[in-house]
Amino acid sequence: MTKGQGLTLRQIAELSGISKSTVSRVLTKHPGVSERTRDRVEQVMREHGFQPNLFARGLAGGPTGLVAVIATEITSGFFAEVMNGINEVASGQEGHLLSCIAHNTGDYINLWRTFARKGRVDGVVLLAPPLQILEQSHAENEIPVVLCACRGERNRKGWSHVDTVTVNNEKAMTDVLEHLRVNGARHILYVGGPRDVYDARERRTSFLRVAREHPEIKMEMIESGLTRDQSFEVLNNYLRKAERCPDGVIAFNDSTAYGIMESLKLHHLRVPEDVLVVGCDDEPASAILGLTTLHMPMRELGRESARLLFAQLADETGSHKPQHSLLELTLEIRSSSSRQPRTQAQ
Amino acid sequence: MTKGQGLTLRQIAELSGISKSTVSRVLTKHPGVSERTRDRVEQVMREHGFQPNLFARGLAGGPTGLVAVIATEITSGFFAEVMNGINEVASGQEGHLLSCIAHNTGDYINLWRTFARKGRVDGVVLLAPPLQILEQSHAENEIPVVLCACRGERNRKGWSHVDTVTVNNEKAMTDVLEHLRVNGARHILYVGGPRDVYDARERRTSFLRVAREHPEIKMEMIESGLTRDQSFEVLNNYLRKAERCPDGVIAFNDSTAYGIMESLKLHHLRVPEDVLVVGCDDEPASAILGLTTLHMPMRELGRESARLLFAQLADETGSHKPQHSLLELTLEIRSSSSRQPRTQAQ
DNA sequence: CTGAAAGCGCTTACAG
DNA sequence: CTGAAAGCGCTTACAG
Repeated sequence: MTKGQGLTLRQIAELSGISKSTVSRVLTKHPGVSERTRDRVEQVMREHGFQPNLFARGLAGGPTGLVAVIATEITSGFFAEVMNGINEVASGQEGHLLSCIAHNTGDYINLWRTFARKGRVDGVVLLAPPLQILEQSHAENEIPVVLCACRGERNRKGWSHVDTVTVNNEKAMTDVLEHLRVNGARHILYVGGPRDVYDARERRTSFLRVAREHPEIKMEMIESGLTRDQSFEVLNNYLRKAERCPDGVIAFNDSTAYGIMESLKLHHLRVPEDVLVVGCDDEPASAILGLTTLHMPMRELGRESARLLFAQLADETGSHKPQHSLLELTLEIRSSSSRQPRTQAQ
Repeated sequence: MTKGQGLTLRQIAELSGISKSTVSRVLTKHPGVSERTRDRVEQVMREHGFQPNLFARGLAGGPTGLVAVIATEITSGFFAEVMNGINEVASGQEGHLLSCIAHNTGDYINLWRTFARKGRVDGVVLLAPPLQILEQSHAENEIPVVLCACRGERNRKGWSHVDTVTVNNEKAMTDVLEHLRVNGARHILYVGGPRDVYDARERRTSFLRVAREHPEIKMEMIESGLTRDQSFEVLNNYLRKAERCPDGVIAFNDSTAYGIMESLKLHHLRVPEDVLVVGCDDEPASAILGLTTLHMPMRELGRESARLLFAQLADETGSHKPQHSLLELTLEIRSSSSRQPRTQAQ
């Protein structure tokens, strides 16, 4: 049996009586190798379970199959699902994820800088990066990148040239408001997310636009952090001071919707009788809780990001035209927003 | 400005008028370097934001800071939180996670074999591996490993020598049963998890042991998959055939508890009036749903695994004595298991 | 305390 | 189609 490291390409070469160069060629699926040679070498590799050394390969300039995913840990459900999606397509390409979880914005940017250079990973997906990254760093073109759940519009620091996968916040917000309006809401409160989050900024803009189109509805907006506790606090504050309660509340995500529902309960406001509530993400708990929400295609965000990344990797020409995938959010209507009279007292 | 790759150790050497060897020594924090030299080199490195090439370092035999985490994607909440925990301590050591998500048991074992060899990563944590791994592969000692949420008792194929981080299933199951007993349950059904999951096997054993100690209580056990849908089906089947309904149900995890609650509802059984329900994991949704459950210290499982791993890495002596950390599950009592009369009709 | 040299295991022009 | 050689950027004995 082999001791330690497992065998090397050199040993495979000796075993099959062929040069290292040629073995390397079959390994990298280089076309110019005779079928006989290829078969023999592959046979030997299989027999011995040869696995090329990742580091040697990376150092020599070959692909390593390593994809860095840089994330913030704010919403672990989102994070995990997107990772699963990326992994799904990466593992089909013999790739592995190098996951980096940033603890804050500065950290995020450092991680990006670390991996932005060649010779570290094959490519990187920036998962819901803080918007500051678009201002404070360049989209150095050394390595394939895709922005997931974020997009830089203006051509600033090269970011407009990178592939993006985003979600149609505009349409989503329009759908939600229409749904609430149809269900009788005339005073809608939007509890938005932090300003440095792309989706939050987009939805904020959409909300304001729709508000202008519907002067008959009172539209208000406040801001909250991303967690249940934060939205609970924010809404408590709001309700304490509010003269009139809203009859519809839109949360930035499901977690904050839960906090909002708690706060409403505390203030003796019933959902949906007094207030309609809508969240976003469609976390597993939401179906159980009957929360109307926008279904976020997390896994597909991951898959699509990986697809775009591998497309860049496969593109020999180097003439990369930026791709922008836009995925839809679909409204899942449940009991928290439907005013139909209940059949049982429950 | 530097083009492309960023600068190399060689350039740092030239810039500071010192040999590559010495620069490498300050990089690896080798003790035998004069303070003057060290300061100068560090200064230059900082000025230029030097980042050593991971691949070169790995190839040359130095540490890369890469920790492979091999997981199954069964429960993404668990997965994500443990990863966060591992990352927390790894990032403190300038480490990064290489996350591998296995799609099935064979896949899991392959991934393990891939990373078990030196020259790939500094260490690996096997996150809740299928038990088959203990039978079907060796704990090749080439590289530091820790088993998280799994443990091999008997000295089989070297697995009993590896560090483990597990949870006290024995005590947890005892606590739960005692809680149910005190609250009046006299017919308890345990809906256990799959046999190839370590925690499931442990809890099964504990349940059977406690059952023997309490002949006055009827104890039954059935098996289910890990998801809400699966437990829903399994319980529906059970209830369809059952002569008498249990007055207490223990689920393997919270997801399956949700499925169980749905099934009970379908059969017009009220929780907690007719049936007490207890889950395990304490997922975020459970607090909202009022599900009594065992709090699983996911993040701490990750942290502790990483701690043990880095302790092995730091251990120069090579005389590794296996460490076994046992974390406690704590019972969070909520409305799904308390028979106190409700104050309001709600 | 410091430097010159060998080597880690690959890939990739460059010749044949 | 195949091989000999150089080189990727580090680390680590081995001398001084």
